[in-house]
Amino acid sequence: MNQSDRSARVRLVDVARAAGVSKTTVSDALNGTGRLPAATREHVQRVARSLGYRPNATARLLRAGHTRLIGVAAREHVETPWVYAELAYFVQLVTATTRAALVHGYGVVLLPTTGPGDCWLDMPLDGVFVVDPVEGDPMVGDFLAAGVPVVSDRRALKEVASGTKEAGRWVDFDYGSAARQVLDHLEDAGAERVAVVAAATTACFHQQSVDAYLDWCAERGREPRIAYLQGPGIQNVLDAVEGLIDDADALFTLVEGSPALLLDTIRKFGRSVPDDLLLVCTTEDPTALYTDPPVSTLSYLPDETAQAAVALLVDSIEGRAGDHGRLFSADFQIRASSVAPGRGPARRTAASPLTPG
Amino acid sequence: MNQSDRSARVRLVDVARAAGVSKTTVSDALNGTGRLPAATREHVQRVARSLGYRPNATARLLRAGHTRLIGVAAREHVETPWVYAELAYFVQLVTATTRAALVHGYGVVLLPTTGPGDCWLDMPLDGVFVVDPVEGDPMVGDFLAAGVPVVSDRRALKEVASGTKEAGRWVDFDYGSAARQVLDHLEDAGAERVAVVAAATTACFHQQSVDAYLDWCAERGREPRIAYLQGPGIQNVLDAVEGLIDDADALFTLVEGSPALLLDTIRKFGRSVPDDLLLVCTTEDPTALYTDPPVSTLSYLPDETAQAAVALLVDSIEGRAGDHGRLFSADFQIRASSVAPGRGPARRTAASPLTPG
DNA sequence: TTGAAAGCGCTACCAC
DNA sequence: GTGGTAGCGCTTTCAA
Repeated sequence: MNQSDRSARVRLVDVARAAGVSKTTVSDALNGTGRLPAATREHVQRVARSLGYRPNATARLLRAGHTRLIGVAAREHVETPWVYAELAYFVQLVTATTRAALVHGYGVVLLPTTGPGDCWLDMPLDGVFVVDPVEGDPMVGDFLAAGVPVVSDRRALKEVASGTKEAGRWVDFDYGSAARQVLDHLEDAGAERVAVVAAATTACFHQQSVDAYLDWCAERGREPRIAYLQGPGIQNVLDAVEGLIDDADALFTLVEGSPALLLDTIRKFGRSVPDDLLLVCTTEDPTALYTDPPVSTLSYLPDETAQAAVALLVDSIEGRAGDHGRLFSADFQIRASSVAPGRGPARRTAASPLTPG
Repeated sequence: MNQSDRSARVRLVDVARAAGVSKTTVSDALNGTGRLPAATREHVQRVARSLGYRPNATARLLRAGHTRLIGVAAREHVETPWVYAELAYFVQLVTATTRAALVHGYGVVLLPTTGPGDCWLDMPLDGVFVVDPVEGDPMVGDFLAAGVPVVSDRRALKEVASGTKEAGRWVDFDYGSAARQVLDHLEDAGAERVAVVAAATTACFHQQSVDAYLDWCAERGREPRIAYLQGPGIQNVLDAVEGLIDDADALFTLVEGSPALLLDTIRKFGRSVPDDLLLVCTTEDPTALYTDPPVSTLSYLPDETAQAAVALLVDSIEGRAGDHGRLFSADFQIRASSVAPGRGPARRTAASPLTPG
């Protein structure tokens, strides 16, 4: 009853009939294949156009054996679907993934992070990029078991029973050393009470970063000062900052928040950056460059990551060998917000040690 | 040669053979259709699982005659693909579209805004939502001609030769009156030299907003003060503000920019909001609420728009009659940034006239 | 040069 | 209850 246009839709065979040729000839004429006289080809093309013929995409995909579609899912906040899209990191990652996929001739499907069981398997995907899987994330296993190539992080791949033929490839960061790099920098800049704002999630990034922080504190016999956000949203971030700020001389945020707004808030509490509070934000928000003072940032390179992920995925899909994975180093940009002015330049160079040159 | 896993992939017929039943029985057992004894059903399911069988999504889609996939394209910056994703408006729109689509059982494909000819027609889509089409946008016409249901804005639909059977449905705003509402408010608040920051694009929103501004100025015999951004990026916005600010007592931005950063920049130029410069931003950035002062915003309701668009699209796809379109009113939230403190409350009520209640 | 026919993998109709 | 078989719309091999 519905799908009323089904009958109205002109098919290959309709064109063939109208042009007085066979389906083969139409297909060849339209796809530039076969060896047809130019006259036939043009005639068929004219008829096809006049009928408004459009090949059915699904049918060609079935025939072709692939869909040229890859899925992308950001899993960090599985329980609150899609709020993560408000975070600049994921937005840039998805954006860059789309751009990279296009270059390789693939389209991108936004995967639901929730839904009935393994509904994601119903989508006609050639491969998937699972970003920030949570602990024991079922999505990675589901796709791998279904024989769909996956790119994700190493932990997620390791968790999956390695019996599957396709092991999955990975894109990863050493989150722990990135965090230590920031913490060391803050210590060098004179901070003694570094506070951290983290999210309550089992995504690799947060777990490893927090672990690194706790270890770092333990090594120094310092008491950790950490606030776990219970959900996304600006108010949560500002509240967390408020709770930590009185007893801290440096703030390292693992969650995204507008740098300009963060500075405003800190100012409102009577503190001043960098004079009596150093600030480093994990963020992709480009406004960090333009604030007063400019804010030091730790970036997890969404563009580079996405490009590598897509390249890896496409290799996997198209049966090329290629690398098993790519390990990246986070990009730490030191700006005025984390350099105490009275103390002169920090002992470490301002250039990121992990990304020399 | 590639697609090496093709042969490895277990198909329905493999399961049937292994279970010693027919394809039909397997299909019925796995899909819960038909009337099979529980024993058979379970046996088949067990065999299927042990073989790691996964139905081929493309094949079921071909059979079903639909793909449960809708495309979404944001066309405002066709020439610079995907930079628009950095804008909160599009991000929220795509996010909300994805969420709404999921509710209706559809997945979302991010459409390339560029690429060889009508490459978008190769994707197996049931329908598309074309956001902010540019003037004479080919994408809308392509899809309509191909018989793919489209939701876009009224202008885009009107531009297409109306000979097609499916006319397309629309979601729209009266951009002109929204702009006038803001301008009138600024005038009421005492502004005499309202400057506008716009983008150089032929998207309906910008064209109509700018036209409304020019008309509004002409009616008052005022000289328009307007800056057209030549591209996205923060620096462009800040430069535009710098160019306008000296000769303005109110600023109305049509392009997105971090409210907090905008305030900082204005402060840097020695101006103060709202004391000697009123500010209204067209933005979805929720930080506008938390700045000091909070910034007045004009919102084009991405969530509501997306929900309506998806509902309209799904109606169209599934052959239901439903509405032809939905006209929305922008949401103007007046906050401290556009209320001159010395002059007392503005003459107009602070509640948005367009969204009473 | 052209066309008939065999599928791609699945679901559903309809006999058995 | 179960299983042939037709067919979704296309491409491609192969025979004419």
